[in-house]
Amino acid sequence: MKYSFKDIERKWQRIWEEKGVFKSSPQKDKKKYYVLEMFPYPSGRIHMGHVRNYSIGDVIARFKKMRGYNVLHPMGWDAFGLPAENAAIKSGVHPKDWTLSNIAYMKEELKKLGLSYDWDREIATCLPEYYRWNQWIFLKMLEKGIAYRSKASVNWCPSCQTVLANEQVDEEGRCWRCGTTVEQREIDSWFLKITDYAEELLKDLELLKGHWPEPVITMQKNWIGKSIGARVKFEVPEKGETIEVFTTRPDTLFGVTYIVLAPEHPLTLKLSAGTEQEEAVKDFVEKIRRTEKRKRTTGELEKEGVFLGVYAVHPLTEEKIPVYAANFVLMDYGTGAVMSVPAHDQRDFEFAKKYGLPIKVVITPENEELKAEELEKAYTEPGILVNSGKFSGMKSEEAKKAITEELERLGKGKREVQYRLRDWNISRQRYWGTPIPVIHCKKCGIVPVPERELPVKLPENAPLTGEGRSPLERVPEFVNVKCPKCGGDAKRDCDTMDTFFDSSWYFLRYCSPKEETLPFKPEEAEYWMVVDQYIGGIEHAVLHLLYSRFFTKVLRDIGLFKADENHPQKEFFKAGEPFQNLLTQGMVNKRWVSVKNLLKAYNLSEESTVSELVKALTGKDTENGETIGSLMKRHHVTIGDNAILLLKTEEVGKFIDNLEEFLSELEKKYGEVSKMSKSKLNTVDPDDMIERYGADATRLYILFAAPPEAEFEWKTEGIEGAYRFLRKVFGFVADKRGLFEGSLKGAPSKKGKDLRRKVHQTLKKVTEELEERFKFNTAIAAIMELFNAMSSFKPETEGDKAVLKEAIEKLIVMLSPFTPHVAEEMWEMTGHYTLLAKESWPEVDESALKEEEIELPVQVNGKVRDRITVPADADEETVKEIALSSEKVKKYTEGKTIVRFIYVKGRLVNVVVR
RNA sequence: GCCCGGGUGGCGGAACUGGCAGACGCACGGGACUUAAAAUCCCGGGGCCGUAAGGCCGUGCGGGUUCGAUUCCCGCCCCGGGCACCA
Repeated sequence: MKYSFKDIERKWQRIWEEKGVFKSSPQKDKKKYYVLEMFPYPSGRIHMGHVRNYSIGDVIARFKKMRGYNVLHPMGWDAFGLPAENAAIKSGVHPKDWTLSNIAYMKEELKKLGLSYDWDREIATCLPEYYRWNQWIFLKMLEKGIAYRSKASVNWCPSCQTVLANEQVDEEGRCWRCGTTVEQREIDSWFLKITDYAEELLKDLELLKGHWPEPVITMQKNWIGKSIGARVKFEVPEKGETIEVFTTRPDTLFGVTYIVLAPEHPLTLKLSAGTEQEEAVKDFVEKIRRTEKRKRTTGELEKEGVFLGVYAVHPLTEEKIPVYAANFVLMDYGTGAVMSVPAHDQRDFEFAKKYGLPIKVVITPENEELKAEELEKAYTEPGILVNSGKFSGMKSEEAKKAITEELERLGKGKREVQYRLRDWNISRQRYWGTPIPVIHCKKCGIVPVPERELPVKLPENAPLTGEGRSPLERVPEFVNVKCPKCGGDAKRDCDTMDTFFDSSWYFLRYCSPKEETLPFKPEEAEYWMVVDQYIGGIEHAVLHLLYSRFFTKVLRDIGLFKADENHPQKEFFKAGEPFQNLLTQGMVNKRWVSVKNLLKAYNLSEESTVSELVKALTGKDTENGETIGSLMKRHHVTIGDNAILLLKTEEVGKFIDNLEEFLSELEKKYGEVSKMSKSKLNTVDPDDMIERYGADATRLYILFAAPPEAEFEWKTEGIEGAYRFLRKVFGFVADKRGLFEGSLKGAPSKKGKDLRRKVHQTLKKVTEELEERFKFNTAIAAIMELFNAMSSFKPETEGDKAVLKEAIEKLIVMLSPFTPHVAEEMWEMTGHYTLLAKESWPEVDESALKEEEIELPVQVNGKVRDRITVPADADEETVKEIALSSEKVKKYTEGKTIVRFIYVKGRLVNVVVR
């Protein structure tokens, strides 16, 4: 019988849909299970990362359903965002049309994968039915003081007169559209006070331990970055100003030899005004302003600073200390100013060496003396204080406290806790996002849009040109409104929200997607939440997951839901934690070659000619004097793009005979492995795979290739194996259909018993893998192993046939979460009238697992020398007797003394001789 | 520079708590079937030495702990990802 996957897959997708198998509703008497995969951005087509993510989720959802849970498994669209707007700028299509047609297309693709979603709960964040609740939540936050207005620094293109996202700024810090060097600019923005929740977000990570991957917890912890230290005041008497610094090492206070301010610090220009350094400082600040943020913060830039021409006074010694400004001090961390202790901080040390500033040792290791002039690097360990007045002789830890107390007593400082975490800027100068529901009135200031007027709808006719501050500003009927308070002329806020806002609570909306009076129905959220299993890419380890945790806590505090004392996830509920368990799936990578690497490999540059390139690649002669750089420019190829783009151009491609083969050779030689992404053109289209091998085989392969959390490199050959396996199983089951016709009686033979043991061992393993470890690759391997045993099994008795029949039945059930369509088909083929998707997962028969005899390796001094067969329940004495009587073992023990005999029950034997 | 991962056959990976290294699959080689090819089925396989039995070596490199180390400890090398120089 032929494995016609197309017919099979279409058939069962239709039946599941017709029978509403995956519809969900709260059932108070049933245990619930909420499994959720991160919703996709509707970029146009699904990619392998999606297939992997959603296959993992589907296996879990189907398995839990078979385990008797009331499963919620929804899907939707993270539908606002920059690409829609970019598409509009490039080709004039409206973001709404672009997005909605992408959604329609991708939904079909997802359906073809046979995923068990309850599509009745589908949401799209770009629809007013959804985003009105963003606005509603924003207004609540405004009321509670969580949303506030402040200045933010943004990438500004002076030529397009527009704000750029980080990804719209290229590696050299230039605008993606016009190539102008990007500047930093301060604009008014809306912020959310996530820092108010810093302590709670940090503390509740404890609750997530054991449920979330450890690296994610670590990353969030580092991101929040709590540190305890002191705020210290340094006065600048000649200017009548005070510089406040934050330090984690108050114990090194006596070693301060200079102070450094961030260039943006308000005192930087103020202090230098009127000194001989005034001009130099102005130039420096201007230069930094023109430097891209990313460069400044990833250590790519050399440490650079300028003297401000003034001195501060040390709070305890009253020494005069020079004040500098430098590029490595950030305005938005701490106070924007640092006290520098070059002897005990490596960065300060380097800066002091560069600018010839004094170095003063104030901490020494025990029993050792450090000399400033001999130091080659900073001594950053704790130690004993020296040269520190009355604090000399104290240990670092003790001194931190004592010095802080002294400062407090003198009114020159105080103990302080700082977080690295900064408030969340949600204003975006974009069109395709949620309008921020406030009105700016000259008389009344900032006035919230009244709740009954929500949603503030996006106007459809905003001009999208990529220029100008915000597209909404150019729609007069949107901008000009009457102030809700005084009725006078006023203007709407023309920014839209960061799309992370949309995705920070969508999992709550799924609980009651059609609710019209609130973001969600409290009683439904109280039934379905907390998400039992969340699955998504590791790249969201910090931002999305942290913001969602923050939102759930805020919504709890607003009173939108409360914990039921009987809820099984009560603890998580009370803490306002949205996701109990998290699985971070690894990326799907593929090998590719960048233009940069290609040119390097052939010793060419952008100035080389096209004929030189062709010559290098193929040995053929042509006459084309155009430079590679100019060719690239004409074809919109950049140095970081995939070399395919360059090789496929008409000027080059026609000289390469077998382009496909040529490219794969090139990848082998010069390729690098990285995440599949559109910009690198190293993608494999899931549609092609489904078309050629079917959804079942595609799912099976992607789950089999590697454990879910590991990255893996996509190899197209691998899927053939998965396809072959399914075809074999299908053929085998079709062949053995007869077994299901009558009843079979009698006892199985020894071989029959062995097979039955294998069946239940496999069932046990697969159940455990699906229940706890999520190691789908080994679960699938175990199923394949079982199938290998089944296909070589020759029944000798009727009892044996009964065993084989049971084996087939269990095999089909075990396959069903992974390859649901072919499993349903085989289930039907073997005479079942139920839907497998609604069947229960079978129980392991423990009695079938018992083995009478086991094989043990026998080691002599740790090396395997023989294998022995012993009764499964044999005690150590019996095992020892059998082991030592083995001829092969004797060979190695003869004439030697047995000093130790180790028997690890059921595992191995080790004889130690001397 | 800092943080987080990772390094096991030709390849993807397995080995769960310190206990048989290489399960399962891919690719490959040999054979069967076929006029032939494809498909399918059977067999083989870490390296070195050996006709074989068997022996030695082997989980990035160098040490250590242990009866026993892919797993634990110390030092180093390489690859991938992230980053906000965090005072």
